[in-house]
Amino acid sequence: MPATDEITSDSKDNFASKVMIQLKQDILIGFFKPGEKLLMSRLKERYQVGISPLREALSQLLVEQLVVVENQRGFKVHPISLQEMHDIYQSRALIEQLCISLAIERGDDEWEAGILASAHKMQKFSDCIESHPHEWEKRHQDFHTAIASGCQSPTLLQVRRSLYEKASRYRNLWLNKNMPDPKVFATNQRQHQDLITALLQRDIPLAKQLIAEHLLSPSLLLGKNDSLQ
Amino acid sequence: MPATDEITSDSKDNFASKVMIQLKQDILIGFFKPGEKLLMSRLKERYQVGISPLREALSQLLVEQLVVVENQRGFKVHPISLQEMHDIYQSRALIEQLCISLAIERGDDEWEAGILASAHKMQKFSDCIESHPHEWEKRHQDFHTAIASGCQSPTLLQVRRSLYEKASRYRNLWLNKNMPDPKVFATNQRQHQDLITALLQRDIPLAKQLIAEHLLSPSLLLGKNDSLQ
DNA sequence: AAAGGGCATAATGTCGACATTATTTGTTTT
DNA sequence: AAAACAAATAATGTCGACATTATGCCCTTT
Repeated sequence: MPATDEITSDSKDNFASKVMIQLKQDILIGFFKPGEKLLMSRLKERYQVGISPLREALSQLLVEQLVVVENQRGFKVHPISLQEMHDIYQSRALIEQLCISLAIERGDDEWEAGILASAHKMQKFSDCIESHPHEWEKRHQDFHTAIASGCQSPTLLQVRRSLYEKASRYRNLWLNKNMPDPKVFATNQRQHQDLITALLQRDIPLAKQLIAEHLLSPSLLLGKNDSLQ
Repeated sequence: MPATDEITSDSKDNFASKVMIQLKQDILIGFFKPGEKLLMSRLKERYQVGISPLREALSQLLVEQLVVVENQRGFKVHPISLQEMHDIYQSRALIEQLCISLAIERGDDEWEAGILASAHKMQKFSDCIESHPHEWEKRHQDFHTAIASGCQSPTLLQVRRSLYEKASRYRNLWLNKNMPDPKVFATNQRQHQDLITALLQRDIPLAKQLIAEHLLSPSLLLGKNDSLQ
């Protein structure tokens, strides 16, 4: 019975799966720029695999709308637009409101405990944001995932994950210069604390309002926030 | 300048795209049963293509969770379960409520006109349900899509489409014997009319209640409908 | 000199073949 | 006779190569 390597859990998967994860990351962090043509020769060299796994990985990212395909002209990185960013952020806020509402209705003691545990791990890491931004990003994500997971709906959680990934692309490309700002960081910490309070009090309207403000604040570079009760 | 074949619009796409559509249909209608192993040799023979386009198509359906892949053991049709059916139907109802709420807030005259037009085309086809069930299904779908499209959110509409497809699988597999029932059909027609009235009156709470009842009625074979305000 | 057409280059899309891995069948041993 | 091991069969995953199609360059023509 093999004991180790349960962390990565992909040492036995096929090439397409591994390449898909790497390629997705490269697109999300902006190594491949929006609209950029994805040459097969370049991808082959970068990921050290043949054409077949590459095309399978690209086919998967096609469904996730991270790449686009033109008739007989190969693959390109999905272009970005202010319009799409607003739509994604708005939709993400609505889905997150949905998950949180359901979580408040369905969440049990374990759900509450998970929120407090992940919040603690996030807050203990507050001082290391600038030194390890990637790890802090993970703990922040884990905190919000702990909240949303209380909805107990795999379908909604998968939609939520997909929207998170697309939004993170815009965050990395356009608005990742506001994280080291201590002003907005203090605001974020306060938002987290208020959210936890609202959750434990099972105050659905307040929690919905708080999560919407929290998620949409980075995208308020340009206005246009309407209709989220 | 080529004039024709804009109807299918896929006569020039690559094989993987065409095979994906056909294979998706075959899974949704139940030609390939849930959990069934998808032999490459059989797929090659059925769709008359090589392995490469097949694997690309399967990779796409993997993301849409219509097939699953086991380590080095090939592809299988995604299994079904009562639990997943409830989750999909519940999530679909919530997403549809979201789209309709936004549509009522954002919809203009053209939105209203589109609803009435598609409703008319659906009702004129009421007598032909048993003779052309497929065409009636399309008009029914067009009617609801006309309503939801008023939300003007490509992201939400895509989520909605994905959930519709998954739900249609369960409808085809488990509960497609209640359509010719005249009793439930009359109820459906009444539900449509009430929904249109609520939409034109911009009554969001009523519209949300009506659409939830309409979408969840087929899945009420077993209870468990909670929390849709 | 600019525009259009034709040729050369390059990239994509697809297939067949090979190596690896799982499954089944048959044999042997207890 | 049942279980376990081994060989044979079959299916998957990957790569290289070929045909098709797009792109860029150069030459010709007005």
